[in-house]
Amino acid sequence: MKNTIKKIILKGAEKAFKKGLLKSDNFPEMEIEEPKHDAHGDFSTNFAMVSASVQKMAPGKIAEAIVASMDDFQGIIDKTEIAGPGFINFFLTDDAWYPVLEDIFKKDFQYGSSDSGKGRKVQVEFVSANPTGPLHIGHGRGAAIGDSVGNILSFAGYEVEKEYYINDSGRQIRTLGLSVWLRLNEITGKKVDFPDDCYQGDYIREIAAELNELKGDDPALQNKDDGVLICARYAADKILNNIKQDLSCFGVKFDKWFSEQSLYDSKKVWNTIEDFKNRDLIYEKDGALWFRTEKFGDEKDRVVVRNNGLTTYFASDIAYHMEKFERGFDRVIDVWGADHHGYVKRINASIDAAGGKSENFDVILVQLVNLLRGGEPVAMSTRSGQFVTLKDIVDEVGKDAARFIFLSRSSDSGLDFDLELAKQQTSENPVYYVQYVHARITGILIKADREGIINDAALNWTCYASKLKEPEEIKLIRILASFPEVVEKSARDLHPHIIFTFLMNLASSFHGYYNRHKVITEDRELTMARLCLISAVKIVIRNALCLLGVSAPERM
RNA sequence: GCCCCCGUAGCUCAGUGGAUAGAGCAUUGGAUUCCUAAUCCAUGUGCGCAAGUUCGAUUCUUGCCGGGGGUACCA
Repeated sequence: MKNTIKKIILKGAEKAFKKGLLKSDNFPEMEIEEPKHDAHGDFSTNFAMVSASVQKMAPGKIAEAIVASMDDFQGIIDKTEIAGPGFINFFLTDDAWYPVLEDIFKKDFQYGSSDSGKGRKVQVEFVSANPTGPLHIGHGRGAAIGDSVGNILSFAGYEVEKEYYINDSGRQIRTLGLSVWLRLNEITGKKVDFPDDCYQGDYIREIAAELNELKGDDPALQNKDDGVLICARYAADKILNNIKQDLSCFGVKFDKWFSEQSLYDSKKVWNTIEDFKNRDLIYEKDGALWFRTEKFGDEKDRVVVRNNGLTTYFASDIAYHMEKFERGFDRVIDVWGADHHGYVKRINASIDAAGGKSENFDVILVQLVNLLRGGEPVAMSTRSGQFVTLKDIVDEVGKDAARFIFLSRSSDSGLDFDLELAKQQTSENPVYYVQYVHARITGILIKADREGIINDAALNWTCYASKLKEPEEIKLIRILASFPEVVEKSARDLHPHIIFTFLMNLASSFHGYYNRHKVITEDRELTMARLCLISAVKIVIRNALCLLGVSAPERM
């Protein structure tokens, strides 16, 4: 709709120029916006204001010239007004809106999608938690955001791959092995001194007990070096499987699980280091190898190989991000906790150093989640192993409520997650508010079907659309019409919460309409028209919820 | 010290280079013989402070104040 308005304005401007009403045919980029107030029409443009300097005319005069030259070639404009400092306001006829419904039915599951991504390949990497313990609430937010951003980009015409990077190499895995091995020794009656920097959680004991059952008599376990290795491999596998399962219960499915260790096995890490050394991007100082990230905009150079010969996490990260682009992705998106923000510059640096373009790399930094119960903070400590896991949360409040709350706010903002509130089946809980729309509509459609109102004519619903005259009905169609633009904006900004806001707005308008007007009435044609309208609402609610990974129930 | 995020209604948060800044919750009062009341309707003196850019700033820039997070040869 916006594009149509834009075309009308531009054609009007060209015509005005030819007629000599405008001095220039240089037309700057304009905004078409939906004014906040109905009195300002369905759409308005700032074209006259942004053109003032090139036309060297007062905005009001420009607006007059354009309005006088505009052709409403599709017959959708009821009237136009020039207002305020030079806005041109467009008031559309009701007829302009009805075709939206037909469009929705025609596209159905595809309504709202676009090809603006032009099939470009984009990878979204998220969660990527170390397999050293269960996922917690912060991972949940990252998972919901990453998954949803992937869905939205895919809907916006990108070819999306969702990936989980498994940190299955390095010190933390060894620490995991040591933790399990020590607990194992505890079980077999040995006296052990359990260090503070080992993983404290009960799940370590459980894994140790399992391992004891399975191969407690394996002599290799007696030897510390071999034992830790065996424990590490067993525990990491076990924990990773649990993570996979928890994510699956959370409705998150990855296309690829990428192993950090594989970057070492394939020599990718060392080859990259060698290559960078040859190009003087890596140098030696104090017995360590340093990457010249400062040359690429970082505050200081960073160590990739420590003086003890061990690589840092950053070393494999360089190789990993090179690998991503080598796999043919046009665009790479990482979802990180905001506490890792300091890493952005050095990854950008490594991508540029490797000959890539960091402008094709985006990081979504997700702020922290405060877990509350009834308004009171829930005490959590990873160190002591006392924390609420993602699984606990999904078990308690359900996948839909959890995801919807995670996606309710901008990732730039901290998020309060109240377990009691998320569980409540009341209006305080936004997920039910939106899902209820879908269930309500389904209920009406079932009733209409039972009463024989919907029959063969169903295919021709839209032919009664012009019966929709109530302001609430036009408003609903306007909201439905904006969905494709909402998806585009959400995809462009990588902001899934825009979909959330859209859903709340649509749900609110629907509930208001429902309470004011009966869908099934004595007037058969009006009934058909309204069934048509609510069916369209149902499609859009379902499509939008789907982008967030939240189900659209038929009944509640 | 430096870096990132935030500061909008009593609370939790949306939003925007433009014309009268919104929603939910909370408060108070109302609505159901009728398609699900998990709903609706009514009820509001708010953009942290200051300067700058602009025809126009809550939005962009800078400084300050306040809150959170980061700032390792950890991940």
